[in-house]
Amino acid sequence: MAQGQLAAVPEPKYWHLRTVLVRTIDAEFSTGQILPNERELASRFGVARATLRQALDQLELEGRLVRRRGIGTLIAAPRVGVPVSRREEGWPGAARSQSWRSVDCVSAPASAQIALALGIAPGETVHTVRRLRLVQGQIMATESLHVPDSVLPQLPAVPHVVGGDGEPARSVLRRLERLGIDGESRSVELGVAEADQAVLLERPPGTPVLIVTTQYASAGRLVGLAVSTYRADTCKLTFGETGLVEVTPVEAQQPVGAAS
Amino acid sequence: MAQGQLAAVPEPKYWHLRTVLVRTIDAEFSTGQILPNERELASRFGVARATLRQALDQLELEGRLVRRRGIGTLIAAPRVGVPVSRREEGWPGAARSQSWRSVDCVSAPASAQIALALGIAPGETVHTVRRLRLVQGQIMATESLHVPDSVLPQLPAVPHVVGGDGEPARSVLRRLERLGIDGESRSVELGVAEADQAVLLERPPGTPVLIVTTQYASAGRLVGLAVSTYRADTCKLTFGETGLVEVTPVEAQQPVGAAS
DNA sequence: TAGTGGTCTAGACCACAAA
DNA sequence: TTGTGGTCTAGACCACTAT
Repeated sequence: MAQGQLAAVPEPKYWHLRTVLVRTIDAEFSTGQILPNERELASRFGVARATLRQALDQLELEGRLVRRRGIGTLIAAPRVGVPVSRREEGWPGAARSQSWRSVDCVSAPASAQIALALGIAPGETVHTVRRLRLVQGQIMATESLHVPDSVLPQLPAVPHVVGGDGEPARSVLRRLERLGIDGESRSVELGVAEADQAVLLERPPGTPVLIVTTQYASAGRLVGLAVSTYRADTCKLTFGETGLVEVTPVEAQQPVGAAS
Repeated sequence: MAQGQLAAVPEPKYWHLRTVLVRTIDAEFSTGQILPNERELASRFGVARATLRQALDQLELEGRLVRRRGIGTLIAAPRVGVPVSRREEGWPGAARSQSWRSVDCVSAPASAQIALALGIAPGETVHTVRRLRLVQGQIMATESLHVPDSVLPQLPAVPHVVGGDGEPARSVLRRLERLGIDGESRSVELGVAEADQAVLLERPPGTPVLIVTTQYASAGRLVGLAVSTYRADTCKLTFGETGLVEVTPVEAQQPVGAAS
């Protein structure tokens, strides 16, 4: 690993540093390897530690690095492609949904925002199922599924436990599925994990996440709202609308750059 | 705007600061308003400017703030919902594609990555159309569409100008459309704008973007690869698979939080 | 105990926009 | 010219992990 001399360019040092590091990483490091520590790197490039960290921050945001306190800075594995679609991921009642882990299930009056997004009156009872999505054994996302009580007419008196083992949650999911979902509308945006999500994701607060908001419809009316937060560092959301040619082992480094 | 006393909590100062600022912003500020300057805010909260900036960084990543050098820090407008789907956005030949602006169109040997993703041999000629996506007059995304030469058999000798006025680009798009696209496969991930994209987006390098990679298929084979980078600060990508109930004027603040 | 990344400080200077 | 955010520094201390 060479030591750069950081040319006197008009671009910020940290950005130039990032570029140098990208090249170095691609050329001399591979997944799982540990970079020299920050103080070492900083002195090697002749910059303050804070400046070096600014460059590392960028690379971490891009999912190229993982930093572990007490350990070091490692080269991250390529992002995992996570299918986002009711069919592919084995939603509610589906069989292979072993990649979901129920967290809890509560019934409460809808908050203003939830009510708005569900098209119901604020304060109306809403059942909320929280669960985690696992991919390759790793926690990749949290999800809160909100279903108005009015949609599940005869929800049996299932104990709406907090921290339950998942049985009540599955009950809600199963009933929702039975309605026959015939429409989904999604949105994806960038966000940061608040305290709740951060704990579930086992990440520090402020971790960047991809927020996926899904509206489920049945017979032309909204029956559910799911808000999922995916770890932005390790996830690549995939929306396979059709069984398309699978030629994409592009697990190289860059997400297939711009025009060459 | 109150001045916080920053309780001695076990959480980082900058994170607590962020929380305080979120509350303050929601309560006392509205879109377009300017926050007190950083030095002022820092002293008001009794922290170093760097710490305050760390909190502002978070809020900017969330799309709640916009910082303009020489001006100040403003409350950002709610994110714009941007439909991502061939039909809805009026792709290639469509009429209402006035929201696209051609940048240039070049033909060159495919890079290794592009070739891989397109399932062709590296070095094979690929036509690349670059264009910008405008929403409400604002540049929201850049797109590079790569089409193998072998897919467009008799591409007339259109001048593949760099910085052209868009005519050659439209030609490629039209021909591609004529093939009959019958499949799309997408992925979304977080990235940062490199130099090229940054210039086109009129943003500084390192700007967070949502990278949308789309594979287009026709008659079972890949005919195109589009790599779009959307401004993560101002965009909310929407994937409306069906004409679903449009009840979402949830342009409040939070992207519809977790369980209440 | 030693080594790592995470947080925080106080200050300096620069680039940019407006008056 | 003034005020703003953007960059950079040198140093301190903390929290965590391994040994």
